[in-house]
Amino acid sequence: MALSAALLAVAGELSRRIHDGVVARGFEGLRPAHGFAFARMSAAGATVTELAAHLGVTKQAASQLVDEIVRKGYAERRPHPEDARARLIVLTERGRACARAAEESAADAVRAWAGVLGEEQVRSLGRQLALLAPHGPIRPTW
Amino acid sequence: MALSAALLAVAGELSRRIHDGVVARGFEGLRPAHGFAFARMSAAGATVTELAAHLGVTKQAASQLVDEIVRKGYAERRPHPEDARARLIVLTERGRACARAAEESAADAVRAWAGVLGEEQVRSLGRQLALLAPHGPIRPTW
DNA sequence: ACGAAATGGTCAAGGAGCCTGACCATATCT
DNA sequence: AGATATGGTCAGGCTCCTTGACCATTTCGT
Repeated sequence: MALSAALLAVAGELSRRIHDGVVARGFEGLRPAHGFAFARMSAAGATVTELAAHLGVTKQAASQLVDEIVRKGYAERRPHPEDARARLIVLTERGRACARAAEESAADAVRAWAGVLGEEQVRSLGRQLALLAPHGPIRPTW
Repeated sequence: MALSAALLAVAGELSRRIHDGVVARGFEGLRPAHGFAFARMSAAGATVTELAAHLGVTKQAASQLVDEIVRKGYAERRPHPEDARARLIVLTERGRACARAAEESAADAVRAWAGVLGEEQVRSLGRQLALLAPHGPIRPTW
C-alpha cells in the first residue's frame, strides 16, 4: 500500500532532519529516542518507570538512557517529592536548550513541507494525523 | 511542534501493526527492516549493495540481513545474470507470501483510519504524503 | 499495627544488530 | 595487460536492549 510506505518514508526523513538540526545547533551524542524522553520530561520531570512506559522499553533500558543524558549534562536526578523510592528526572538548562533546538528543527522541516503543499494542506495534514495518533507508548525502533 | 510528534507516533503505531499482522499470519522472526528489504526485492530481486543503499546501512549489515532471511527460507541467492561478482537475491514463494501478508496488514491499518477520518480524508492524506516522501534511502532506525 | 506483596530503581551478564577494517573475485578503465 | 573500482564476505568490536537478581520503600490484607 503506497500510503503506508509514504508515511514511513516521511517519518524516517523527519526524524533524520530533526536529528541533523539538533547536531547543527551544537548538541551531540544524542539519538532520537532521547528526544522522546526529553519531551516527556519537559513538563514537570518524569520517573524512570514513566520514561520506560513512554518509550516502550524496560526500566533497565530507560535507566541506562537516563545515565547517559545525566552524564552528558542534559538532565539530573532529584529525590521524588512524594515517594522516597522514586527519583524525579529533570532537564537541566542545557537540556531545555536542546529541547528547544529540536523544536526549531522540527518547525524547519514542517516549513519545508509548506513550500510543497501550501499552508492550508499542512494544517489539514496536522489535523488528520492528530486524529490518528495513538496515546500509548512511542516505539522509536522498528 | 504537534504535527511532528503526531506523525512519528502514527508511523510507530503503523509499523507495530504491520509487524503484529505479519506475525499473526504465521511469519515469525522478522523485523520491520526486513519488510523494506522485501519490498525492494519483490520486483525483480536486488543485489546486496542495492539493499544496503535502500536501507541506509553498510553492505556488511545488508549481507547479514540477507543471510538471515535466506536461512529462514524467505529468499535465496542466485548468480547475477549480468555480473559474475554480484548475486541476485530473490524472494522464495514463502517470501512472496510474507510480503502479501505485510500488504494485507498495512491495508487493515489504513482501513481502520478510514473509520476515523473517512475515505476521502484518507485519500487526501495519501496524496499529501506522496508529495512529501523522499526518494532516498529509507532509514528504519531512529 | 505488622507482615506480605507490590512498586521504583539499580547492577550484572548476555544477545542482537550495526560498524570499521581487511580481504578476495570480477569488471572496467587506460 | 596492469591498475583501479566495484560486489561481496569474514572477523572483531561497540552500542543498546533484554532477562534475572537484588535492595529500598510503599501499599495491601488481616
